[in-house]
Amino acid sequence: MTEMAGKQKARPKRPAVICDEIKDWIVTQKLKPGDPLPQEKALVERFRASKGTMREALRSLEAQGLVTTRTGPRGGIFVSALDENRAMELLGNYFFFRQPSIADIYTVRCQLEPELAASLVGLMSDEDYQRLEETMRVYDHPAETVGEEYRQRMAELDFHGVLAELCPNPVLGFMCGFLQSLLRDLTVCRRIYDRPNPELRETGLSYQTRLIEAFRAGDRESARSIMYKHMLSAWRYMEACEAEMKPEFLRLRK
Amino acid sequence: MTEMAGKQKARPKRPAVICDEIKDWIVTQKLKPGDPLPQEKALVERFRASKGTMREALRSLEAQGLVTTRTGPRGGIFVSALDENRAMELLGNYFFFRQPSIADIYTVRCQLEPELAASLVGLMSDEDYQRLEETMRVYDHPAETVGEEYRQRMAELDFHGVLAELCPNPVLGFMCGFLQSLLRDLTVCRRIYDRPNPELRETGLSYQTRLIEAFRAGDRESARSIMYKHMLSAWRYMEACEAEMKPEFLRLRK
DNA sequence: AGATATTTGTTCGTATGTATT
DNA sequence: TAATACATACGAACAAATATC
Repeated sequence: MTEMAGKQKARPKRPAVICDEIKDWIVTQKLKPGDPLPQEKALVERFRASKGTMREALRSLEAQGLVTTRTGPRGGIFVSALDENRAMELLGNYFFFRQPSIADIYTVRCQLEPELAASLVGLMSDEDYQRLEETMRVYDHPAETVGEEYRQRMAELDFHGVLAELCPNPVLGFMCGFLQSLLRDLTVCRRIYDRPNPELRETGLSYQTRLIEAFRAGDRESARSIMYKHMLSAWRYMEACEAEMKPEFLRLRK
Repeated sequence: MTEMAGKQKARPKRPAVICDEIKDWIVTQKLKPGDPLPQEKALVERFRASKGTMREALRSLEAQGLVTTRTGPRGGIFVSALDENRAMELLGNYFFFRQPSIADIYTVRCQLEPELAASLVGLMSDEDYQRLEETMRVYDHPAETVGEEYRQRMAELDFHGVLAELCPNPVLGFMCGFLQSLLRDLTVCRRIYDRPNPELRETGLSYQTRLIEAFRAGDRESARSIMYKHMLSAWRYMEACEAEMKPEFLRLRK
């Protein structure tokens, strides 16, 4: 922006500039999560800014998940690794005003979830299987109330969430996890998830059972193909629900 | 956290709380990008916070790309849509301490780029073709200097960047664009991109030429398959370079 | 072009909250 | 419990930017 090195006037530094300088400092000093930054007072001196300006800069960094602060003795400002949930929240803001369609999301899921399944073959521990089976127990029976219906849908997503968490590829794992968070948040989906979806539940359960068998058998190509069909089937079902609901929705508004 | 509804003391509100309340405000009022928020002074009154605290909250929102501010008459605070570059920067922070490998990135690219190519068939205008061809001119000849070498690699990524930008699926487009930004930033890749890569350039160019032909022919399956092979080939080449460089790197350190 | 009004941006002194010892 | 060390919050004064007349 307005860089112009070699100023005499020492124009007040803006928080955004300080923010970038601290980022650079973290990079060049190779600081790692948990490492302390100089204290607020010291930073104020180092960057020749006032306390208020410095605090605004630190808040920016905090919002981005790059630092955390603690009060009290041995407190201060610490480098921090942006955690997965926060990263998904931040990225979620990008799609807030760009509401993707069910097709947009499932197009990508159809590509990524099969690869996710394949990446897990041979890596699953007994404990991992237990987690999956526990999640599946939430929806191994028809729901009796609307609330349970919704909780079942969330648990179905959790199943994929567990897989994403176990994925050895951080990029793939993050993206799969993020697609789930998109599905959770989309209002279209929320409306769909609130209604009885007996077919979705039964077919989903069957795919997931077969997927676990493929994992246990160490059959990578099966795992991939089962997951692909699972995604295709869920996609079709979600779009059918959406089409069914649209007229209802229009009726309400007329 | 420390929620405890129904306080008497009116404990000073923390910026994070104010930040969330403003977010809720934007959602419930259905504000859209460009819509004004109350002015700083009004917000200070509404939230019973001091100016400094309010500014910290606003900085947080600004860092997340949710608001922008302008000084002067008719200035103020405005709702804003998180733009794509900023979203990639924010997400990039997540991978800063989790450096994915070339394999991690290309595993995902192999799934998404072919789908990206397929999604564009039938949607490309003459102007779009021109943009692609212009980009390709940067590397349609051997590089003569190290700097040109690097610029060629960047232009090759730009080619995919143009495709991502044109993608009608915002999720797919964003993810493909982000994978490129990861490749640009990874230090491993930077080292690879700095050296002469005659083979990468020639085969890449040939794939991209054929891809454009497939676009022009409206042949979706060809486009998908060419892109897949393009990705596989680039992946193999990048990993070969990495393997070649590692010993060098080790030599330097001994 | 210049003056002015409006709005955000920056500073500093002081007081408070909080966690460690 | 008290002392200490750190971040957090407040408010008033001042500076900079910019739209409008």
